[in-house]
Amino acid sequence: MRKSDLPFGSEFSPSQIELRRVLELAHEHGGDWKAFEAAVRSNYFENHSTDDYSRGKLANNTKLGMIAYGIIDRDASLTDFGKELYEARETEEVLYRLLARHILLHLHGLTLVRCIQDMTVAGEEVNLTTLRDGLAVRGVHYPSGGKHPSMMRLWLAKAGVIVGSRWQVNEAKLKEVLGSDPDDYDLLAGFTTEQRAFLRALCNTGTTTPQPANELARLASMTYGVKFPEKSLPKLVLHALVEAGFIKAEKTTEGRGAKPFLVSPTEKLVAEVVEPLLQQLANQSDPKLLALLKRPLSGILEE
DNA sequence: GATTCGAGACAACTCTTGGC
DNA sequence: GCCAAGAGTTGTCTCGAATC
Repeated sequence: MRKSDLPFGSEFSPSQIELRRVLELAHEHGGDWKAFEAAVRSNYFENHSTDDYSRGKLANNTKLGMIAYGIIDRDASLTDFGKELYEARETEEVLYRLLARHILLHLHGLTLVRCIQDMTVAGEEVNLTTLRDGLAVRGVHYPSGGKHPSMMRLWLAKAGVIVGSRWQVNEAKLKEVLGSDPDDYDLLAGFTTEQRAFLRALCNTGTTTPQPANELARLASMTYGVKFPEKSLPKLVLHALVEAGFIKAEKTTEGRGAKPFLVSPTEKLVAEVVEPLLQQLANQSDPKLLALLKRPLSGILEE
């Protein structure tokens, strides 16, 4: 079963818990997840008209939601981001803005917002069912029947990014929360999965000298599981990236030639994609994958 | 006022992992 | 291999807003 790309948020919604309070509980019980769960249960679920197991499960789900949102670790200790939230807990406006920004930049929130806007412009109905398809097209998966976007929506609404009781985006608030124009972060959104994976692989090599396009495609396949066309890499991947100004692609033969293009990153790619990308990878990727990505290209290819 | 439908809340299930 | 606990997903019920 494919894991959800959106964070699990059951029992971690502003209508069920108070962010400030759970931050304080994590601060108090960090390192002892059982004590943290017990405290959450005591604060929010002890009087629920259900059995003992379910009360514990609800508290457990709150903890899982906070882990999924990057606020606490497995042992309920506040993460660096959680500590940042904790420090801001006295001012609700700042607290919710920080969380919204985190959701947008690190938890596919911006993809969700863009999806909502695109569907709205296209005159499509926006609900959990249609969103699931819309996000799937953008490479973001969540399970059928899942309420993951709803929980995100509730938190984004707290920061004013989503307004009203439905799926309506406040563009001005979105820019305010991000601190700049969201299009700056949306640079990769217009590319195909293959093009994005190719760019990421190029960024991950950490070198600016020209590299064979076929080897980069191979690296991208290994790290992101994307399949590239064997005979039309330039046409389907490279040309669009060259046109966007993100890469330089040099033909290595005269005429039709059979040798791969040599590809190097442009300054635009380094400035506008590499840094935000590395920031996202640092927050999202499996440590093993990060370790792999940090290794030299040659070493990975040799395996 | 009745009905419908979507979202949220709650509960339970399956799968994975680790200890013995 | 078995069992328990943890992690994550899925199913169902309730509530409220929208519509007729």
